[in-house]
Amino acid sequence: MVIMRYLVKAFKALSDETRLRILNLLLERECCVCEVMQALDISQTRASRNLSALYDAGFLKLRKDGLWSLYSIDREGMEEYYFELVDAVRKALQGNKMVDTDRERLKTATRVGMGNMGRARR
Amino acid sequence: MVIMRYLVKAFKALSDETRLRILNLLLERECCVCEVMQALDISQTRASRNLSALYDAGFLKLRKDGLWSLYSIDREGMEEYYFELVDAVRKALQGNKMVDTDRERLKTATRVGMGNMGRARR
DNA sequence: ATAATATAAGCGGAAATGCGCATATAAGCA
DNA sequence: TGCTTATATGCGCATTTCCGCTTATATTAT
Repeated sequence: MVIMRYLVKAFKALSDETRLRILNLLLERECCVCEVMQALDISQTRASRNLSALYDAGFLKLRKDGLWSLYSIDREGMEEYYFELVDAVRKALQGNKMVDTDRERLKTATRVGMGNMGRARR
Repeated sequence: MVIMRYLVKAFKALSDETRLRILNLLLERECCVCEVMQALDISQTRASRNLSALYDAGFLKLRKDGLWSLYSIDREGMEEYYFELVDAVRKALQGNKMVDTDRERLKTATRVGMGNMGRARR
């Protein structure tokens, strides 16, 4: 049995194209924020925020490694019914053009940053 | 394979407490709008709008009978992965206090209207 | 120490959502 | 015909969501 609030939160987390694309990437493997931004070709803010949203909803786990935040699907910690949702997403999106492109770009993504955004003050 | 837009729309439809409660009712049986408003104790506008949203997203079918609009889960017409989503909702919510109450109130709901809202002009 | 880098978070604005109020529409009944 | 009832919808407003811009934080290297 699940608190209604959490169920709604889970669906809200999945009701966004960016986050579904991110979930698709993480079905492939663990990713850091900068890999996600490269693979989806989106801004750092957008990648970080949407990863956080999936994390807050309980889909992801986070592992820190030096400067990197490594996100992955929290297969152990997830509620049981989350599996079914993630699996429904996986099935629904397989063969989808956009997410295939995302996976392709993930292969060539690097862990070194993209240069000069978020530059320090002073 | 599913168009991303439709998948997002499906999740958006499920990311609302009212609509999850409605879906739970319809897992029990076909309902008209006035039964939904009685069972959930919500306004006519709210019941109608949220039923429409679930219908637009492809979860429900609609049958007209006289004055009544009878909504039910479109088990035949639904995309395959919709089943998994609906079933995940069913499993997640079983035992939930609120939706049990909704089902109880549905038993005593009547098809005659609630009186005097939506009164005609003049 | 300073500098560079990866990520997170505050702020603000544009867009989307949820819903009440009123009204429109449509079906059945007197 | 007009009246009642069940449902749908236009409008407006409050709230939420999304995201870019900027800045803060944390870690590593020099």
